[in-house]
Amino acid sequence: MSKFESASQEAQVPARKDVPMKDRAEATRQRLLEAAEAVFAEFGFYRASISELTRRARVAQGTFYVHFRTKEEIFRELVRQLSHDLRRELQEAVVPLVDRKDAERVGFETFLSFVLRRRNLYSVLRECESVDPELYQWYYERLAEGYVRGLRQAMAREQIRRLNPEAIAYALMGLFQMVGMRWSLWQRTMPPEDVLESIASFVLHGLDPAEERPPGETTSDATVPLEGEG
Amino acid sequence: MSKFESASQEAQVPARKDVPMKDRAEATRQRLLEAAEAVFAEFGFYRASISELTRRARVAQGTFYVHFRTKEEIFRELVRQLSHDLRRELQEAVVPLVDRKDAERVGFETFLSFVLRRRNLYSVLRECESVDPELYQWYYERLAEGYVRGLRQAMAREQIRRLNPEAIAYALMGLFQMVGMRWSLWQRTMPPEDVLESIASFVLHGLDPAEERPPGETTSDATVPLEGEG
Amino acid sequence: MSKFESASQEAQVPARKDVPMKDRAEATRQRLLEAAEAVFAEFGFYRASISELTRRARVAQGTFYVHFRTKEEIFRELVRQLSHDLRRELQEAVVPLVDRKDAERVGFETFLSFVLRRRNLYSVLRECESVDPELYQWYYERLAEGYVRGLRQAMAREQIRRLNPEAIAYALMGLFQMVGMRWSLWQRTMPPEDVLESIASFVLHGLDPAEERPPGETTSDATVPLEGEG
Amino acid sequence: MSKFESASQEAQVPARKDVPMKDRAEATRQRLLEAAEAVFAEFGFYRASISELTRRARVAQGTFYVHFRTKEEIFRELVRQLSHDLRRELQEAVVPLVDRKDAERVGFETFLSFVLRRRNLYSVLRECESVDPELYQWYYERLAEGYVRGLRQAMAREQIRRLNPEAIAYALMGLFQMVGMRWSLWQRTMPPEDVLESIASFVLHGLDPAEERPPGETTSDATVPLEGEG
DNA sequence: CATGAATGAGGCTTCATTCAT
DNA sequence: GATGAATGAAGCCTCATTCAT
Repeated sequence: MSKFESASQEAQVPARKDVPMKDRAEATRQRLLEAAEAVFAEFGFYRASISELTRRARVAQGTFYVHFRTKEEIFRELVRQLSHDLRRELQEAVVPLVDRKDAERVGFETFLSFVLRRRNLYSVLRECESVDPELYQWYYERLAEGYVRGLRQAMAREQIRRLNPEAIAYALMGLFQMVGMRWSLWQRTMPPEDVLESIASFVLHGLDPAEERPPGETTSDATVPLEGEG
Repeated sequence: MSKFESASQEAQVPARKDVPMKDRAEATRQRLLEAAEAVFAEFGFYRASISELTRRARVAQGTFYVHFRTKEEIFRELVRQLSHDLRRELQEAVVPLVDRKDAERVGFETFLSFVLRRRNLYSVLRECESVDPELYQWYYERLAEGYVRGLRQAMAREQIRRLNPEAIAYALMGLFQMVGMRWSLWQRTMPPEDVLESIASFVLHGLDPAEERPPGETTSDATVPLEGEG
Repeated sequence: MSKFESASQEAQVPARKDVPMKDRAEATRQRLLEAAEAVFAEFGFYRASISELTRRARVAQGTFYVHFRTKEEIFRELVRQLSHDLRRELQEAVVPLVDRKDAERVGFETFLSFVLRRRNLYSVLRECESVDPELYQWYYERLAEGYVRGLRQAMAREQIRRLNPEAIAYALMGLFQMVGMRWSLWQRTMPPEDVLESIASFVLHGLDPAEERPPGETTSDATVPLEGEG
Repeated sequence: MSKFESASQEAQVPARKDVPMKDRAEATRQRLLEAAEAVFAEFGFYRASISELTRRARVAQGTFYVHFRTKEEIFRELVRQLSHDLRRELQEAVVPLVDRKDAERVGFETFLSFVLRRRNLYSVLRECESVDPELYQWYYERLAEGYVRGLRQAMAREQIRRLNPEAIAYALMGLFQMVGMRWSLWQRTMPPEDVLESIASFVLHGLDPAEERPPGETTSDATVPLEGEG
């Protein structure tokens, strides 16, 4: 994990003096990252070739290796970028809110819209499990961390029920991710209003502290059909 | 889609002594499938090589092509097998149950235990999105279909609230899948009791028809923190 | 060292049954070895390319890797072959001889003729120091071993003076090797008769037990010019 | 050959403060040569890269081409340097001596100590055969020239026997070079005293004019074992 | 059916060298 | 003179697939 923590978005270029060449290099690097985003999304990591990538970035093949050591490295860079950007968008959207309903909707929709707007980048993440499982795990653990923090706070304030926060964090991440896949990725639209409503309602009721009742009654009369779930 | 429907139900468990002539062939085919499961899980589809696969199956490389046309084909076969086996296990476990709480727990736990017991096969599915997105989508659509059917029924019987069933189906699939990843795949254990409890509680309350209240009040006092979700 | 000892000249091919295919494989392998000998000699190890090598062997590039794992591996195989062949020729030529003068001349000339006849293979050895220094060392250590054995015997029989046998072994190997380079490799001929005579005379006197005299006199009147020697 | 003659004697040891303008350039050039010596010795010519070389010299890659036209060129420069330095050391050590025994020992040991002290530079020479065979041959021919001159003199003075001087020159160069490899290069020490003694004794007797006897008797009773020699 | 040698396209990467600053 | 980004040719090697036995 620690190996990813350190390496963030700063320019890798040494740049002894602030020569203009640094700018040129940085621009090339950016072009490569953008091309990679597109090419990985279109072909997948393994079927994507460096030569296709550099063709799109309009640089020579060798130039790639001036900026990245391997195909894996630029891939990881993209995943980190995604992780960073998504988290920032979510925080900026959610943190100012105090009303629970708003926060939820906004956070959820921010995520969905992110997936939609940045389809390509988000696709890269999805393949990460196969390309670099450790990084993939790191991504979710970091996300879960923040989530857990938020949930604990809300539990302390009795805004939501006391449940295992990690369990709930993963549950919600999974939930949102699958909905994002179904509509933002597959269908390339935001989910229809009633879908958003249903999800929000499901989540809010699932967490609502008012729902607390004697355990005996909790599950007495409903049956959740579970024919197939994973 | 049709391309998967057709081939999906061949005899996976051949009679060892039925047809003396076809016997050896079928055994070889099985050995290849088992080797493929292990090799794909260990290396991933792209890094796995036919030669490694046949080495494990203890057959010559050429033998592979007697039984499968391409590397993709055996991969698809495995995904279909998974789809089939998982669905069967779930049905056998859940269908007899009438109590809602039991059904839920059992279904959820059946899934988790499936992932745990058949780690390798399940890993294959996870890579399917990158190898054959169409098949991946088909897998989830089929799963969702059954799920939706069950949800509709439960709604009709007023065992759960009336929500968009497809939305809920995907939400729950995502939820379970992520929990399965977190504990069954990463940690290689069943989730601890309190995690199972929290998830079950969250889901049941999320669906409980008793929770219905005037929309105005629903979300008045709690804030779900959404710093990062997916 | 030990890593080379074990791997000798046997066919690497597994060959469960003695199918004719084994022969075909062995023939291909031989063609590759022969091509390698020529190509390495012509271009040197580093400038030689697998594609040139396979072109000469009239097989596809990929075929190379059916028989050898890397470029280094086929190179090592050639060095081992050289080591083996040369040692055999020397033994067959020298062992039957009892007369010292004959043995010397014959051994020396056998070596020179070997270099001449198998120029290509011998060139491969010369590059070995740069390609695989360990193997190169092994080659000389093995050669020296045999040499030392012979020298000890001769000393025991008082056919030659008692000197450090390892020192003399390396001295003689160096001597012969340099002469081989000068005439057999550079000039592509056997050295002229008087060169052979001079070397033989030098070596025989250098070793002759009759030369033993009081140390004081040994070096009293001659000066060996040493302006440059390595 | 002529292509090496011309460039061989530039000022290798520039005055650090003589010409203020050229100073920096010459210093950079030196740094490159020193780095090259280390890098070629460590990796060998082919595996050494200009980028590694400039990294060690702490200059930019492009700087290399300000001072040398190609990778081969700096390599050749090093060989010439070696040739020059070694010859100088030998002359300085040997020329003042008159006693034959002293001269021999001193020359031989000077060479061995040179190899030991300047391991890296000497390693460069050893690879020269593969990198630039013509230069390699030139190196030995020059060395042999001087050697032959010295031998002729000694023969004229009847300090040593009349033998083909070129043959003896190459014989002795080979002898010394192999001993240098065995001890100075491989073992990184000077050879033990008895090894030096044995070699010296062998060489002196080999050349000693006192040994002259009727040809019939010369080799009548000793057998030099020659099992393996190159 | 089974075998395993042969194929050849294609990928990643290295690296000497150039050139604008 | 020094810099370092850019170049593109070339190499090694992998691997899915074919085919003669």
